[in-house]
Amino acid sequence: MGFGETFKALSNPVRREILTLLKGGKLSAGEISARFGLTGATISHHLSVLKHAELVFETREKNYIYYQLNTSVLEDALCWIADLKGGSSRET
Amino acid sequence: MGFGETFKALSNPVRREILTLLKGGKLSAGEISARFGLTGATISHHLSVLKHAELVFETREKNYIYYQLNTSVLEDALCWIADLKGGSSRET
DNA sequence: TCTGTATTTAGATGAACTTCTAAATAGAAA
DNA sequence: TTTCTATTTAGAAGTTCATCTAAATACAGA
Repeated sequence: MGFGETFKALSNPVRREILTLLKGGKLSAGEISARFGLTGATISHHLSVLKHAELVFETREKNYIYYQLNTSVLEDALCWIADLKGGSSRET
Repeated sequence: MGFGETFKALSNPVRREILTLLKGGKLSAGEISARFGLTGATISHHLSVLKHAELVFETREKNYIYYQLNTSVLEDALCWIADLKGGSSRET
């Protein structure tokens, strides 16, 4: 919660790529790991940052944990940026 | 240039507040510093991060340096988030 | 229950970030 | 030119970050 956490989460290229992957639907931690040249522990860390920022949420099925996009926080970030942009002094 | 730089710049609360201040129009480095309980050197550093990320640009007048919002990079960030949000699998 | 697979947690390391003080630079004004 | 003001640069200290290896946990299946 908070824009700091949102933008910090989005500032990392691995995390942005994870989110982009999740556009196509939910994926397990293992399926996500398989797409990167990084250890499972590292991906788990990134997923935890994204989860903390509420940019993704998880659902458990069998012994897999599936992750999916949470768009509501994206909406908030969108509004913050739009407000900053829209309200800029006086454009010609 | 690059979303990493944009979001990293936006992840810091001081920098977000600087940008919000600049919504009201251009301000000199000194005027910006005066609004924070931080040294001029620290604000100068944050302005340099914002400038590098192309979120602000400067214009020099007399011996002042004025900063103002650069909305084009905000537009890019907006599109990236909107795309992530909009394209999310199949909503009902 | 035992074994195997999926994922996270713990702890370490090196890099990057935020802030400070002190010094340097640039330009205005006298 | 000398001095003053505005701002940046340099360097240091403490914090947070990204990544790894190794160990722990959770649960499924035999």
